[in-house]
Amino acid sequence: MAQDKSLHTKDKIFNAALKVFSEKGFSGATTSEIAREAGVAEGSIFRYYKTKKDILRGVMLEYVNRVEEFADTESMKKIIKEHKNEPIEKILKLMALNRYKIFEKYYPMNKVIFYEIQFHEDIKKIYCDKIIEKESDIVKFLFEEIGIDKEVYEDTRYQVAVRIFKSMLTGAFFQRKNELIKEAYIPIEEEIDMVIDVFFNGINHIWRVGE
Amino acid sequence: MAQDKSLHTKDKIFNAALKVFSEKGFSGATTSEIAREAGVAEGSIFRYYKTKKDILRGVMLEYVNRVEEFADTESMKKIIKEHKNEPIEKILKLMALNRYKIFEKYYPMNKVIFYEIQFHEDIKKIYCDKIIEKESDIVKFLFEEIGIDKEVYEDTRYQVAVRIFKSMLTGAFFQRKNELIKEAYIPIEEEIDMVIDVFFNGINHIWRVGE
Amino acid sequence: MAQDKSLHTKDKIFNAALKVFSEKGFSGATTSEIAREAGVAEGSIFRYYKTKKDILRGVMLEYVNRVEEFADTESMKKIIKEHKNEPIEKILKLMALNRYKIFEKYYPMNKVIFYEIQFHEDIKKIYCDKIIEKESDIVKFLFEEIGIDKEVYEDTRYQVAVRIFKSMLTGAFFQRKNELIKEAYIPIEEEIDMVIDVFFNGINHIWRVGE
Amino acid sequence: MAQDKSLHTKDKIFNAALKVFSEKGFSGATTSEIAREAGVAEGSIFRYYKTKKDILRGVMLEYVNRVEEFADTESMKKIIKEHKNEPIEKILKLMALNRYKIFEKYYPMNKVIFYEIQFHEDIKKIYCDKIIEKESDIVKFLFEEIGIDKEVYEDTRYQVAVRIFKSMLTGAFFQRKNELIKEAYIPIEEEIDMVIDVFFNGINHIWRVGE
DNA sequence: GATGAATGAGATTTCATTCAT
DNA sequence: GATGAATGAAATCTCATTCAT
Repeated sequence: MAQDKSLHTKDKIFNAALKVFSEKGFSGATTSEIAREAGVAEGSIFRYYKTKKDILRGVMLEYVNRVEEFADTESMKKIIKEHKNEPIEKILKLMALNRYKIFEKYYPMNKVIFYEIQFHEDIKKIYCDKIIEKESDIVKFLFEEIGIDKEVYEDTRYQVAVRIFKSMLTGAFFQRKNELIKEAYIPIEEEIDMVIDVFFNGINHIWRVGE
Repeated sequence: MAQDKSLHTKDKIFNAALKVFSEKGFSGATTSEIAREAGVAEGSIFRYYKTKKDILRGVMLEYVNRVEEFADTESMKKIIKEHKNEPIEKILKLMALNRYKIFEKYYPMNKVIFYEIQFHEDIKKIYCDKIIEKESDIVKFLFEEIGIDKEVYEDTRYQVAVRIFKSMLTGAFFQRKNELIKEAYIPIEEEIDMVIDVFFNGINHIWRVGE
Repeated sequence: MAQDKSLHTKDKIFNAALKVFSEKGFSGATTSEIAREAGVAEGSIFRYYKTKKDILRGVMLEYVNRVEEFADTESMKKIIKEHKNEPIEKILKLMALNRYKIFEKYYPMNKVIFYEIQFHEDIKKIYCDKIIEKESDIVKFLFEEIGIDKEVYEDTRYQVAVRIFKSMLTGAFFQRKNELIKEAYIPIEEEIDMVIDVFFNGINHIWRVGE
Repeated sequence: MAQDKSLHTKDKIFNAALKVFSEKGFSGATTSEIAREAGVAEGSIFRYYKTKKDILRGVMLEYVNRVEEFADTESMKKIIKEHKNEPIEKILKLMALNRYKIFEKYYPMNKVIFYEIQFHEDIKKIYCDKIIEKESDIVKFLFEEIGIDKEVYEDTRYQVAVRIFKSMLTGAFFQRKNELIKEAYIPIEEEIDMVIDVFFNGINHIWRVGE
């Protein structure tokens, strides 16, 4: 029982489930452990969620809501406006750092979604429909803002670039939180600096090649 | 029952477990499904593996063996020697393609390990002890072969570069096999080309900066 | 299902387990039979006892409690006080009869403990630590009360005498309940009379020898 | 595998089963452990014994044979003849010691029979039919030889005396082998001396009373 | 709303027995 | 005769879900 007394029962259950799911995986989690963690009776879970699977769906829906809330372009636009005279790399780095903070804040949720998508078609569908598209939008917006001209590259290569960019950040973020990095630990700001430098210069180089 | 009659029972169980683990996750898999998939009696599983968890350990050990077999520097050296007069990017691409083929061949195993290390400390320990070190060695060897001078960069940045490189490839490989890429599908050779171009030029650029 | 509806589930399981253990032995008993006998679902057993072996430990603990409750010297002292002017044999017989009644009342428990200490080191340890000492105390108290002078005999012979006394009663009690006595059946009171006569006169005789 | 290579397979199995039964009880023993202990394949057990239960029956039958072989009156008569001029107690003690040696030699068998009689009606029947009667005969013979006059006592009391005598020795023997005696350990000869003294003098006293 | 005891279906595991070699 | 892999029925145990209080 590690829950704030003032929270509503459903929230206590949700938070506890998120914690247990992220530590044990969905199938490895038990409703009894979730109840214990939430500090509520096991039976109470089923007042708010029809089944255990339903809690996972709840997590997914919450994730979608959170993404809608925090992944919109507002904070990005703000960053861009505040730094419009600085180099593009600088802006990219600030944005990546912002993403990392959000990633970290919602890490258990990110981890659960990331893992369970593999095994639940319905969850995967929601993810693909709602999240991937949204993520694409934001990166697209980002690229546009920093002035990468659409005519310079064909659509496919652009999307591949987006994938590469996402891989690099996702990889850096997960490795850090996974405790898989045992050596060469550097502050996240420095790692982001380096990732963006590699990506930005690499991308710039290959796109300039065709000039 | 989807198993070759000529296989030994333990192999049938291993293959079936791998398939089911990769489709359902370790906790989501049942020994009864594994047995059905293997075409053996459920009891037979426990002749070869003391517990269900033991099968997972078996997968990990097999992975370690496979990595020792395929991840050694021989095939890499061969590639390098056969292409020594070609540009470095070309060599990197050939090697990455080779890695992808191996990744694809052992995809279920890769997937199972990749996900389950999150939840099993003992599995994670083996992974860290045996695999990460080995992977580091090979990438290190690779970097040395292509003549990146050790004095140019500090050790930490080098290791971060390795992490970036791994993230890029791992990300590209998993996204492809995960069926998360719905659009902008391009042949793996092209994707690798692009990833390596970005990485190689990006890295080259930032390391030349200090010159 | 042979259980009183008003009993708490744990007691129903305990009683049923005791019955089945005493009829089949611990290893020969199945949790499904215990559940059937208790009139509860098999799963309910594991709410109250982590494992089947735990039920046996529960029986042992209950035995220890019961012994603490009934094997104290109070009832013995009461018997002695109420009959202080009667011959010692008379007192011994009354006490032995009292022991038999308790033995009979808790026969299944006695039987289970008696047999299972052979096979379970942990159970045996509890038995040795808690019961044997207590039994020694009570017999010692008894001997002292009836005025057997400590100086007359050495400590070792005294303890052997205690063992002999216990063997005689235990043997008589178990043979009776085991249905191994097919002939020469006599009421327990008469058998106790004879056992005590043999023991008392025999002991008296050998201890007088040294006078 | 603790078996003499020269033994026939059936004997190896028998000996191993005896050992495992006596350590774990019949139900707690597994055929796989018996096979391992015997140094034979598990399947071989079922060439010689139709079922696991059949091994237990084999143990019982062997016990019966052994008792017929060793519990006959010949060795007793020999003892009596060789010591006919010594006191009766002396003869009784020699005989009890002889019984103890045999008890000890066949301890595992004794233990198995003693325990399993409780749980197997068929085994119990054989025991009652073959062993108890035989034991009665031998004690009867013994009593007659030492000149206890049949007319002195009624038949029932005589049989009860036999039961008492058996209890005393069985109790002493089992306590010793069970490792339940932690203190007041004395050599078996001394314990037998004391047991016989108590019994003999006790019995003598109560039977002389009626004179 | 909240509880937690009870359930029972199903998961893991054991093991006596069979049988092809 | 001997082997030991394979079996499958049954044992132990787990856990999501229900329901009376």
